[in-house]
Amino acid sequence: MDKHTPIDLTLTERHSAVTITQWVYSTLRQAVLLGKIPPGRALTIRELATLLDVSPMPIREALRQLSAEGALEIQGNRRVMVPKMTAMKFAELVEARICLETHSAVRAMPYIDEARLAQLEDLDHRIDIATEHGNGHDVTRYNQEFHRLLYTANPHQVTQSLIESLWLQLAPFMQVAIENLDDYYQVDRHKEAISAIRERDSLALQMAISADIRDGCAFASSPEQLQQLLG
Amino acid sequence: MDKHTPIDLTLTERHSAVTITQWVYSTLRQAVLLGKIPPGRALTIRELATLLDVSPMPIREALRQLSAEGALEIQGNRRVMVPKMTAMKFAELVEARICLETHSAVRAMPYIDEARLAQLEDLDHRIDIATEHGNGHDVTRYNQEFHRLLYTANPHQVTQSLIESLWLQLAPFMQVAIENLDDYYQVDRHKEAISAIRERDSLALQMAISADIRDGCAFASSPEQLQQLLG
DNA sequence: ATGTCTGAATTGTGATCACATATTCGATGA
DNA sequence: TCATCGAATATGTGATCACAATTCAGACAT
Repeated sequence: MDKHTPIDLTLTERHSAVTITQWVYSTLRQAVLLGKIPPGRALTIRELATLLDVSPMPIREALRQLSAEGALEIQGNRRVMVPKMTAMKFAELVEARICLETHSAVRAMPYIDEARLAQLEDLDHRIDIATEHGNGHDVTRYNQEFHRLLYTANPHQVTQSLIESLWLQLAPFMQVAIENLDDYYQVDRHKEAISAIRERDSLALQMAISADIRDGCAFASSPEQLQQLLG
Repeated sequence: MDKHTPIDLTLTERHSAVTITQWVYSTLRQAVLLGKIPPGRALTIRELATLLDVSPMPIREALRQLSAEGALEIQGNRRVMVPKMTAMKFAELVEARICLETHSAVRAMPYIDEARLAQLEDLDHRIDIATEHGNGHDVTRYNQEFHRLLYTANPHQVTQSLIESLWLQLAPFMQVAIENLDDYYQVDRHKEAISAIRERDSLALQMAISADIRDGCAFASSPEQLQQLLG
C-alpha cells in the first residue's frame, strides 16, 4: 500500500501561459478524479517532481492546494495521501452533496435561460451516447459538466468550490460505478431536472438532483458493497 | 486601497513543534477572521515575510492554502487579496451557511451526549457574559466555538471544512455586527438549539440554527446597509 | 493640470541547497 | 524464525538566488 504501487499520470500538454504550479495542480487533480492514485499511497514531493519532470517547488504548492480542497490529506508525519474512506464517511459525503447541490440548483434556476437549457440538453444527449457506448470516463466527465453548468448559472456563485471539494473526496471511490454503469442509469434524472427547470418547479428540481446523486452512488448503498472496494 | 494601508497582525507565540508554515497560516487566518486585512489590499509575499520575520517560503504556502479555502483570492495578475464583497454574494454566503449548518447540526444531533450538552451550555453562558460586557471579540469567538462544538459531534464529519470556508469569506464583513451587537442578541437562539437537541427535535434544531445565523447577519439584510461597508 | 511613456524597483515563480526528522533496511541477537 | 536496534537513505521544511513579468514613479509633452 505504501510506496511501491506505481502511479500513472496522464500528462497533458502544458501551455506556456499557464504556470507550472497550475499545470501540476490540474494534472494531479485529474489523477485524483480518475482514481489513479490508490488511497493511502504515500505521495512524495521528489517522486512526483521526477514523474512530472519539474522541480519540487510547483509540486509542493499543488499538493498544499489539493490538501486544502480535501482531495489530499496531510498526515501528522507530514505525509500526503489520498484519504482513506469508510462507509459512514461515504454516506456523509453523499448526503452533503445532496444538501449542497439541491440548494445550489434551486438558487441557480432563476438565472437559467433558453441558451443554457439548450447546452444542458446537449450534455444530457452526450451522456446518453456515452452510456450506450459504455464509455465510463465520458459519462462521468459530461455528468460533471452538466452539474457544473447548472449550478454556475448563478452569477453570485459561492457553493461551487465547496461542491467540487466533495466531488474530489468521492471520486477515487466511484470507479466501480463507471465500470458497470448500465445498471444505474435506468431513469434519466437529467431530463427530469431539465423539465423541472422549464416549469420553474423548485421542488421537482430538488427531487431530480437528489435522485440523480443517489442513483450515481447507489452501488454503495449498503456498507458491505462499499467495504470490498476500500480494502 | 492598494498598498499603503498598514495591516496589524497580532503575533502569537510560536511553539517549536509547529512548522513555521502552520504558524503563519494561523496568524493570517486569524487576521482575516478579525477583519484586519482590508478587502482589495494587495498582499505581497515579501512584505508579509518582513512583517512576520520569516522567509518568503512559509508565506507562499500559507497564502496558497488560504486561497484554496476561499479566505483569500488570487487574481489574474497573481496578486493575492481578501476578496471584495457584493450584497448579492453576501446573501448567497448567508444562505449557504444556513443550508450547510442546519444540515450539519441535524446530522450531529444523534451523537450529542450530556457531556457535550454541558459544554454547549457553558459556551452559551460565556457568550451571555461577553455580550453584557460588550466584548465583541469574545462573543464571535465563543459563538464560533459553539457552532464548531455542535457540528463536530458527528465523528464522520465532512462538512466542517466547508463551513469554515464560508465563515472565512463572511468574517471580514461582520465587523460592524460585533461593534453594536446589543441589538441583535435579543433572542438566545443557542438556548433554543440546546433544548431542541435535548428533545431530539430535528426541525426545531434547524429553526434555531437558521434563526441564529440570520440574526447574526441581520445588519446586512438590506443591500443599502451592507453597501456602506463595502466601499 | 493631465495623460503618456520609459526606466527602475518590486513582485511572483521556480530552481537549488542545507538541515533536521522520518523512514527503511540490514545486521545482530534471541 | 522473528523481533530489535542502528545506520544509511529518503523526505519535508525552510532559506536563498535568478529571472521574467508586473507595477510604480517621475519626466515629458500636450
